[in-house]
Amino acid sequence: MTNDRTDARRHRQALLQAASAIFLEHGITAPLDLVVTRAGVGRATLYRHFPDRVELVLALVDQSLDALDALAAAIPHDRTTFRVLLLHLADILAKDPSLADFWRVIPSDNAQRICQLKRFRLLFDRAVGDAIKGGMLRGDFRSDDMLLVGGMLGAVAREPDAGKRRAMAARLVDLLVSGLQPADAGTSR
Amino acid sequence: MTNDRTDARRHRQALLQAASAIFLEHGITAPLDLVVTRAGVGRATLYRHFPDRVELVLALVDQSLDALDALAAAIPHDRTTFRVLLLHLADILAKDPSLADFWRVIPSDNAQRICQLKRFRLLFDRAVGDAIKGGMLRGDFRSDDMLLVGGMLGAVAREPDAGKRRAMAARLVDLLVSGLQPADAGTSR
DNA sequence: TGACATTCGGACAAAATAGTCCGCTTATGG
DNA sequence: CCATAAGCGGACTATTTTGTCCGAATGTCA
Repeated sequence: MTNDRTDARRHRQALLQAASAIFLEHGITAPLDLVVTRAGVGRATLYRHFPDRVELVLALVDQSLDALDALAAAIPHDRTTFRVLLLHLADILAKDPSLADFWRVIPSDNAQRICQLKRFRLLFDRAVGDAIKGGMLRGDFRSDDMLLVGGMLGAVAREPDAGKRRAMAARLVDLLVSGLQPADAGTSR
Repeated sequence: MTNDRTDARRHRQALLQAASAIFLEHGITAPLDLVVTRAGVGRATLYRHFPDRVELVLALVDQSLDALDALAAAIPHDRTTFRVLLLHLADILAKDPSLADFWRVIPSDNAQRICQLKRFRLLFDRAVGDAIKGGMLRGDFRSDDMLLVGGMLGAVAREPDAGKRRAMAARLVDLLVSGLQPADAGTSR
């Protein structure tokens, strides 16, 4: 009957949030006990919602992808979309490092992992094309590069302080978009 | 007397190399058993050379910094030094991901860690100054940014195949130096 | 070559982590 | 407000990982 009790959903959310914070601090292989403690629930509750670490991480990644999806749907769809998405990707990575490290925990032949990777690429594919056509992105940028860029932006995950992480994310995107070369040798900036 | 047996040194080197490979695949918190097995030595041998994981990682980082130092000393010292160093940093990170992840394992108040961070910044400080003066690097690049850039380049560490990793490293440096903006909006390239 | 110290490596003990079970609690629908 | 079923959490066991010890093996120096 009641297949979806409110407290269950609340606990599930608390676990995801706790996992995010713990993984941020201790890495994605941190003991799940820490997650349980932080979430303030019993051990069995974690294992009931997520049978193992893989499921937990997949759920976290899914959450991040959902956030990106929602954002992509909400913003206007033009040649600047790519940069906005990039900024928010950095932001999401700053909130939850799982997206940057999940490959360490999830077997590469895992069906859901493969699906999520496709989602990620698809999410940026259109924006990349538009940005190139609009002259906002170098023409030799390939779809695969997006994985590299995502990995690079994952570097923000190491900063535990949320505020500083925001600043780092912005700086990273700036360095990445504008490049390391001087402004006067390049475009407006 | 014989404070430095050849086999001891050989085993120490084998352990470092094995640790590098294992950490690359399983992350820097991988079970040390894997390292022992891969190195083909007994468990006690590992613990004799490196009392705990922290010591092992510190040794790996030291090795990487030594490599960078040696390189910086070997190449001519001009305005292009920075880019060359960057390429080799990516290369070194591709060989040994510990440099990018060590902060997860080593307490932030660890004396040697602090020393190594200073070494890293100092290593690039002069090259950064020269590159800016030489017009090869944006003027607002700060010493702190080097840590961000190092973190970004650490993204190459996820690729297990050495050949592909090389290619990734080159691509990353290219994306980073030239930026994501189109070439015709920027400098020569 | 032989004596000696140092290192080696498997076996052992201790701690941490993972995963399961079951009696109790609590939200939900009537 | 009650009956019921789903969810909860702490206790328990199994497995993994860590760290130590000591007899055996081996490199080094005389």
